[in-house]
Amino acid sequence: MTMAYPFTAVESKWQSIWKERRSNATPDDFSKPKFYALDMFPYPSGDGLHVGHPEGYTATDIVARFKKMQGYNVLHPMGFDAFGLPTERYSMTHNIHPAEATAKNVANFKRQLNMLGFAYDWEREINTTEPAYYKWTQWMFLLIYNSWYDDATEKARPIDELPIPQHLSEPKEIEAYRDSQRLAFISHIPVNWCEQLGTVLANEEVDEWKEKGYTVERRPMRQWMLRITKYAERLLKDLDSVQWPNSTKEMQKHWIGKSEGAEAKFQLLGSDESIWVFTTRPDTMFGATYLVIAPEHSLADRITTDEYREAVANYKAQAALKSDLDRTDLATEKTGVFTGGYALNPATGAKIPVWIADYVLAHYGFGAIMAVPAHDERDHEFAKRFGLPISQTVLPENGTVWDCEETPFTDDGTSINSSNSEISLDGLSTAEAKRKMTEWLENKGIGARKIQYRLRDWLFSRQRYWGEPIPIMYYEDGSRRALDSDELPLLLPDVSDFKPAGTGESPLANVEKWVNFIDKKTGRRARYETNTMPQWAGSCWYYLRYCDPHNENEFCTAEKERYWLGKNGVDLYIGGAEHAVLHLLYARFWHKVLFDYGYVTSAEPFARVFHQGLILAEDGRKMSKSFKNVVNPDEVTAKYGADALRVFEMFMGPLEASKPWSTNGVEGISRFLNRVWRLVADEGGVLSDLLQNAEMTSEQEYAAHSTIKKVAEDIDLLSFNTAISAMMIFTNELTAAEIRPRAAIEILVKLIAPFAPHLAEELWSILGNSTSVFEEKFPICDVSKLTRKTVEIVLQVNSKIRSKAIVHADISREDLEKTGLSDESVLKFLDGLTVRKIIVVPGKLVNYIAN
RNA sequence: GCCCGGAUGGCGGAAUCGGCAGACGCACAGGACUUAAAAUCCUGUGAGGCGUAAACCUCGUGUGGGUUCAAGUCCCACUCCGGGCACCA
Repeated sequence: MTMAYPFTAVESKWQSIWKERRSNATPDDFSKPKFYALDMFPYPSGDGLHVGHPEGYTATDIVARFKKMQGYNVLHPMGFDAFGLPTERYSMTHNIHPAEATAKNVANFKRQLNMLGFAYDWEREINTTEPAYYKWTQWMFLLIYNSWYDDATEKARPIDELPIPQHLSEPKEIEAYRDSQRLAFISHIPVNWCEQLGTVLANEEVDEWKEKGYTVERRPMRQWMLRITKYAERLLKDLDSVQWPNSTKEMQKHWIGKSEGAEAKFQLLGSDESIWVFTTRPDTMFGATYLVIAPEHSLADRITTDEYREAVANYKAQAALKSDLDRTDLATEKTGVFTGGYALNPATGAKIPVWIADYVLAHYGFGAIMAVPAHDERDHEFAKRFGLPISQTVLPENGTVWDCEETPFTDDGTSINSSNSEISLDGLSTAEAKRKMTEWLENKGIGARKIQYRLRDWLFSRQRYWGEPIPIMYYEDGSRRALDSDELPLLLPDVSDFKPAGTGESPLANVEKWVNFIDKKTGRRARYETNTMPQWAGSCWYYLRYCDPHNENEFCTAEKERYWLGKNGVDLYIGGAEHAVLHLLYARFWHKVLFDYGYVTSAEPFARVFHQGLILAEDGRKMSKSFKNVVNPDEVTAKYGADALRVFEMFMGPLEASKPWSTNGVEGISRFLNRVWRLVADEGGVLSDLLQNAEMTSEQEYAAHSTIKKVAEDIDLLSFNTAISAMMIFTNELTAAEIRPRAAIEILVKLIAPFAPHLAEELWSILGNSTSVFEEKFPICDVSKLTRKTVEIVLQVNSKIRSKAIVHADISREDLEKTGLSDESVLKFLDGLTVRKIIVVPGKLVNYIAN
């Protein structure tokens, strides 16, 4: 029997050696160039790792080990994002404390991660639920809370530096003004309330929980918000400076949703009130035949005449019952009611009706629009339904007739029917008309150019136990005090019941001993904020904590931050595409606040982001417990070894692609690793006789150095599948050789080390070395070995391949042209034809064009 | 509906700048070794044609057009699949 690679023994052997030697500990050695390779840290669920996890982790591990062999000081840490609903719910059903469940799950995750041989520096492990960690999450919340955004300097500044308007003199007024400017603030807004979960959900979380069968309704509640909208422009602009997947940048851009247009004031008839609208098409104002305001608009009731009061009240009540999802369902027909009120179109001077409809969203712009049914799909649909007038003010550019009664014309064109005694847009292009109309509005003081963003402020509070407490207290008079730094962390109380309070408050509201207390600093009776932070909070800054994980005085010392993050931030950040918008956007926002205060040196946290693709089940469907098609990495590792799992996951296809699992494929990789093993070792793990201190043949040198080039380039590109294929080709070549030169084998072992670290270490040891292969330099390609004396070229007649020839690499153009003319096959196809042209691509082909 | 990807043998995929399509792996078939099997090694493997064979020829990268001496690669139109957004004025 041929000796198979004894992976079980080898893998556990090297894992304990690495641990013993602290091989993966990262020194803060600032003399070396640094490389920061980061994984999106996992949520430690009770299910443990599935085969999707190791995909991204293996990729960063390969890059980290490769960079280390290239002489970089590599930071490659791991931690756990452990606060959140799943654990809290698990705790309730299993009657175990979330901290206990977390500890258990973390231990299992760590076992599995170590089983796979990832070179994590566990001395830097972090866990978002540990007080020593969340102390700084709270600290950052307070930094945000104690800040306002200075539009002049475009950065966050301490709230103490906020200029107070002269007319405010009462301390209470001043405090209220400050509160209105803070980057963390309290708002009473309609939120997504889930009764069964007893908490609000972020808009983006709603679908996830609805899919699981929970119901979610809209309910106005008191919530903490973060003013991320102040950073909209910077979050948009700085996307240009990072190396991220195009789709992710596009998604973030769309999420931020910048629109340029104008705001304009419409005077209400018989009132001194007016309605402001935002429009991206000020050029169509002459075609605005009615206004629509959202049901929640503050003027809704005042506009409404007695005759319509009942209908409006009914409509508003109906709209309030609908969820955001129902309201934004495109399939349903538009609804609305007339208020009885009228406004003046400032362009035409006409009296136009004001309607209420829920297709206008309260939270965007002013919650009101000027409706131009001739040039907007939605307004057209609404106008048709309710018989409102349609007035065309734009013609297609090519002058074709367009029936706006039938179909709205929404493209750019040429303005018509757009003039009054003061202004005429007629004949102007849409771009010119927009500019001129906006100018006119500005001059009349009834409008201005305006940039509007779709991005909304971040709903930051959750009514649950298992999250960071918000470090704010309230006194009996309703006033509030934020904790000082020396009072952090505000610890979660240790309780045994995590059920919601039943009042819409978090379980913390029921913890009498914790929630009510005497404030030591003031001696006053106080009550803590009972909301906790959302799961996103801890992940907003964890990449910073890895740089200085045990610092009790700062979240990260400046010196270490400067070294590890540098000018560009994390060098490589790999994780799932499901975090393309929220996590990456929220983390960027926090980073920018820290940047404004000089706590970090880079404007962006992650220089390069990459998303690994989904690993599907062997049947091509998503892996899911309900399909019973989930592949467990423990089983694969037991059967084929961790190295085989690692290499297979990298060999399956491009890292970013979704691809199905294949058990046969793992076997193939297992065979490949065995072939590599047998190149070096005979039965019993002794050095093979075929391995000798011989010179490499020039063919072997060529193979070795072209493989080095390919593997090194491909690791930088994260094209691991082709790097592995290159190593397979090199392995096959060496297997076929009578004599295997030691130098060639050593190159192969070093090349494969980042991919299959256990195998490489063992082979390196069998080769007679007592040190780790990871202390070796990664092989360097000697390009002189890549030049060949002869090359094979293709001979074509009329662009079809008719023959091939081997020629000297430095052959002259003239001689190349002649080459084919002595080739039998080429002559056969040229027979009876006259050569009109010869195309020569040096080193590649000669093409005879003849007729 | 809009935005972003993608489509290549029986399967996963390769082809980095427009220059030999199908590297590498899987699967399959034949052979060697073996009493036999497993393991391993060797050979073959896009489709079709002609042939005893070697060789040779034709077709072929989702569909239809185009540019070019030359197209998987560039351009135009379309089909299907995946991801995201979705009344954002």
